[in-house]
Amino acid sequence: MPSDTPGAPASDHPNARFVEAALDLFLEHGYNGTSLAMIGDRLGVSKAAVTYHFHSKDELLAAVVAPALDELRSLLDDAESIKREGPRRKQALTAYVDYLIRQRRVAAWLSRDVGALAHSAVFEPAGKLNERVDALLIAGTDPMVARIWGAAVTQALVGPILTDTEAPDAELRDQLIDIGNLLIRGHQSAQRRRAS
Amino acid sequence: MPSDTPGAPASDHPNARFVEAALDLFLEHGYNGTSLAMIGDRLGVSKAAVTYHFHSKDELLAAVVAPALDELRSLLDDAESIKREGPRRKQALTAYVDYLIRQRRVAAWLSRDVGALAHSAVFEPAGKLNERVDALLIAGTDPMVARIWGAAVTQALVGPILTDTEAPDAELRDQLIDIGNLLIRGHQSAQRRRAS
DNA sequence: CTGCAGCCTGGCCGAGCGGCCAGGATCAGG
DNA sequence: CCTGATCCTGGCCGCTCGGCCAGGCTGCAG
Repeated sequence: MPSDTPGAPASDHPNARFVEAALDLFLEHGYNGTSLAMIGDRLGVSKAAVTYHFHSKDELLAAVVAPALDELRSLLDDAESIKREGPRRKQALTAYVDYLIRQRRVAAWLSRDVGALAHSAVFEPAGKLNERVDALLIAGTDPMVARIWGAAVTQALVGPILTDTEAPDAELRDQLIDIGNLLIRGHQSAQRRRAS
Repeated sequence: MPSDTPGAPASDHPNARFVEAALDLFLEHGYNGTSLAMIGDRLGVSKAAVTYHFHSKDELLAAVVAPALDELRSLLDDAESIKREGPRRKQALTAYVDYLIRQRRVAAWLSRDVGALAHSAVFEPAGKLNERVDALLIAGTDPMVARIWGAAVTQALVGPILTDTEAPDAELRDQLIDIGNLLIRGHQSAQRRRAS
């Protein structure tokens, strides 16, 4: 029997190479387009070696996703504990951008693979977390307008992190925070415009 | 033998229901996560009925995508023929937003299904077209910054069209044009800030 | 040396896939 | 009535998939 209870979310060290290889392939071919054999091939091992460390493909999916979701969750917990709206939003934006950059590949993949999102109960939490991000960044009275701008800001932040893999983190961070602030302020004035 | 040369891109009328059903399922499960049998089931016909109208799954994919790509292409041709930069960008934005709303489901699906994009040569054109959109909306001297803002604006426009299916088209259109203009102006000032 | 985990292999299974085919049902035109 | 075109069915094929198993190899503990 394996050592580190391979049913668990697979924290980090032992199976990291499998998680890494899987993420590479998920990014390129999508979850449904990636077979366990492909993952094994990339590491020079057999398909069975993959199912040894992760009892099922769903479990591997969870292991790839879990660290990023955990990080996002704690980030949101922190930000939501701030009482005043201004600082809370500011903190949420910078922390979210930092999170996106640190978890670049996972975040970019999750936002572009319908197949993965439809597949497993692992991704209900992802939906909940996205709603919390929206609520922190886009506070509005008109729910429809808020939803539109919420989707716009989250997508605008996620979009660039994949296309420009060679962009240095610091530069990307500055631009993303600019973009986020711009859209947040834009939503506020759109709302004001609508109220009148 | 079928009537309308089912190898062709399948313009509109005859096989529209297949294309429609396929798009529904692609949106929900992704291209790789959708089988021909699922498409047939949704229409109450057999899997073989699908392969009768479209010789292969790739061909069905092309039929789903072709109308949207054609429309985008002609839209871009029109916009690119405008000489002065200001009106050209303005025209490109409004036409692109109108296109996104008219082709809501296809556009939203294409931007979220890596599996489909990786699958076929049909999607090389999609990449080219996206570059042309970027070039029209985001003209910049610094290529890296331009790429970041280009990805941001296209994703920001595509993002909301799926999440809010019940939002009335006119309202959505106004908000998206706001968002687009905001990001275009934002990129210009970011560029100015950087040049100094 | 022996025993025993840990890691991995090759091979097998049932299921589902895309694709193909022969043939049945329906209908319009001669 | 016959014929050909159109649309569709049930069934088959070869393949790949995720998952499982028995067993082999390595290295460490007794």
